[in-house]
Amino acid sequence: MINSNRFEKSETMASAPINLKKLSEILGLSQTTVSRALNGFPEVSEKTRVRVQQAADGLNYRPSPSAASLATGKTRAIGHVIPISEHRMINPHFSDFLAGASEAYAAAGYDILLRMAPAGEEEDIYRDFASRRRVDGVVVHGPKTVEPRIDLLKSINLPFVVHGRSGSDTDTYSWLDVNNLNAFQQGTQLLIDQGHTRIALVNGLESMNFALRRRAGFEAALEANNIAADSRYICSADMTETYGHDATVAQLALKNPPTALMFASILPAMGGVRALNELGLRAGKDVAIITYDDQLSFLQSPDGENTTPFFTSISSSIQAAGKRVAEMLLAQIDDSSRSPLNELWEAEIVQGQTTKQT
Amino acid sequence: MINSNRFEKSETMASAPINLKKLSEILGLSQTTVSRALNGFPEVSEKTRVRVQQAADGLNYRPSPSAASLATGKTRAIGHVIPISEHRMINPHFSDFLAGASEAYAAAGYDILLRMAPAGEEEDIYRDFASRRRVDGVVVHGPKTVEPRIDLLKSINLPFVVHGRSGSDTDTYSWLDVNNLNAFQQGTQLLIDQGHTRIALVNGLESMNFALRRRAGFEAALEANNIAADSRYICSADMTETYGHDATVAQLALKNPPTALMFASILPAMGGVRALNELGLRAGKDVAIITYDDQLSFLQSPDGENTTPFFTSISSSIQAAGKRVAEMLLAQIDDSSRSPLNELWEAEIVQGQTTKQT
DNA sequence: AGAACAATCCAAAGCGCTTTGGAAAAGTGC
DNA sequence: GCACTTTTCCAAAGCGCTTTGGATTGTTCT
Repeated sequence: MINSNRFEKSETMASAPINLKKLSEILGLSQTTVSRALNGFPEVSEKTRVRVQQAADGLNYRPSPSAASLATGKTRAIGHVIPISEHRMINPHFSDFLAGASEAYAAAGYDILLRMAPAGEEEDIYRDFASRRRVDGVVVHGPKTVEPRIDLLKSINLPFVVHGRSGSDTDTYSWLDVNNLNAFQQGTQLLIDQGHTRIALVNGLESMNFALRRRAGFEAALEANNIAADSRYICSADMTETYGHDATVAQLALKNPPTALMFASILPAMGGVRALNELGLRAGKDVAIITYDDQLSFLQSPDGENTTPFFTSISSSIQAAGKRVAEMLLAQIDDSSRSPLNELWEAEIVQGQTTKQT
Repeated sequence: MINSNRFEKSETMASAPINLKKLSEILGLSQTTVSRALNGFPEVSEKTRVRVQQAADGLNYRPSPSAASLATGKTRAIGHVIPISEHRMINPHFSDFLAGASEAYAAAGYDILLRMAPAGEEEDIYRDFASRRRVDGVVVHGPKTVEPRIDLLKSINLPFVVHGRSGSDTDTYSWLDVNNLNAFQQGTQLLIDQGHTRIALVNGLESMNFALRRRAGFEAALEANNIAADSRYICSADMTETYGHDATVAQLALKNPPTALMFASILPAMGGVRALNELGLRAGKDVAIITYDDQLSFLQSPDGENTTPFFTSISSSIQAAGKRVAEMLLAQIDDSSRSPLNELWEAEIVQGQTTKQT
């Protein structure tokens, strides 16, 4: 039978844009039935479902997202708006977060709609997303200590999940956060246990909620050990390598310089090590270092090795967080009546070479 | 008149999803006229154009992208598919590239549609983009030495611009590239001029086109100075910090270790410096270092300072490249008949502290 | 066998925009 | 004042999908 393979994919033929109508005509079925078959509705018999599916595959039929979106009101896209800090700095953590998230999205057939905007312009973008129905939901990055975005999103009824959290009514919306307070308390305690009393905190921007929580953990540990907090030992800024370097130089130039440094991210920590080396000091011997580690992929060992890592760190995978946040958001979009999901992850302390070996 | 401000934006009222039909009824005009007025067509008088625009603004009317897309076939979205390397490594350069690109997109009212995929799966995604008309164009990241994506995109007729280039028929498609060959030739020459003859190249993955060009420039400089190339001095891998560290350790363990190192990216260069410090060597004194620098925002000095930078580098802004690539792509989408655009940017040599001061 | 019911399938009405092919109104020249 | 061009506006037909409200056929029960 000469037509037996007429449905087979043809690489050579410029794939004529086949649509539902044509497909249903070819099959001798109505558009309704074909649509339902393809979307797995129960009111179509298994026999025809298979037949339809095969024809669709063979003819390389791909439903138009615009048309589907117009008909359903769903876009199958998630908005991520990435803040650009004042110094045109774009936080490298996002790429890893997005890599994790995109895994979950891909599995569910969703796309990422990305916008980058100076911090503060995010609200307009959310409004735009909502009123034009451009996305089905958004994830909120880098919540500030006061965070108008959360109330806004609630009021415009756009599903969202916060990476981090902010405000007091944290049970009224979905979020996933690392237990930053606990992480930095434990990290600080570890340094104290090793005999340090003058400990510096090279923190992130303290307009960020996570930075404030880290500082609180840091100070809680000091207080628990009756060490007076000294504000000269605390600094905060965008987490660049250069900042870590300069902060370290400044710290070690103090009269009573700290003997241990805690970094909010591995990038400034690397800058710190560079500064130490310039000063002829060795990390882990002359000065102890602990850093928070988001397990950025481009700073990892290429093969998950046995060698002890360089930095002693408080560690949690930002890729894993991205994946989970995405899953939470999709779940919420699927069932908008579900109650908010909250997850607080504990970071893990990893022994490295920048603190005393135990 | 009590209704004088009935068009004013009302923050409190849950913005009823107003559409073209309602808007035109309110105005007493046809949908045609309103649509044309809003889109700046000439066949509507200035007077009514203004009237329509004001009403639209006041009522906060936002046209539905799905509907517009269905009607026009244009999506006002650009696809970026970011490759994830074998080791789940996601290249941090992309976030800066995208930041630059998003500037151009925002100005033109375009969005970024982001997908992340294991290298090699990109083609399926492009095919999907094309057949479902999900985006109006794509930018091709990280072209390989043999790059099937370019031919594919040509054949499925999806507008694209390559960041980098590949193949021999480079005038048949649009691309923007840095003159990698020239950059590395000059960088190598600078080291040679400073008396180095044993120079190592810590290159990126040589399946990447740019890495091959850099190696060619490196070897050309050696040859021009009658220095025999020594393959032991060349290594290549994903450009992580750890790789730079380990490669440096390995290089300096050779019988005749190199006296100068060239790095393909600032991340491995940082790893290299860390390794030197461990070995008790000082970058710029005991061992010279030159690195290619994409001017990643999170590695820059927070304020464009006067201080001499740490690394001597061959430098070109990847953010600027992102912006320009986006502009080129938009221009091509606007006028699909225009001939391909090619831009070859020269990198700039920046004196830092890791080579002899001149 | 006829009624009652479930299993399949379909025609047609949207979703909210753009755009074609005119029609009505307004301006022009004689 | 009339024919003619130009300006300004409109009705209606899509774009390609989903979904409502039946219609048709096949099964089962009495």
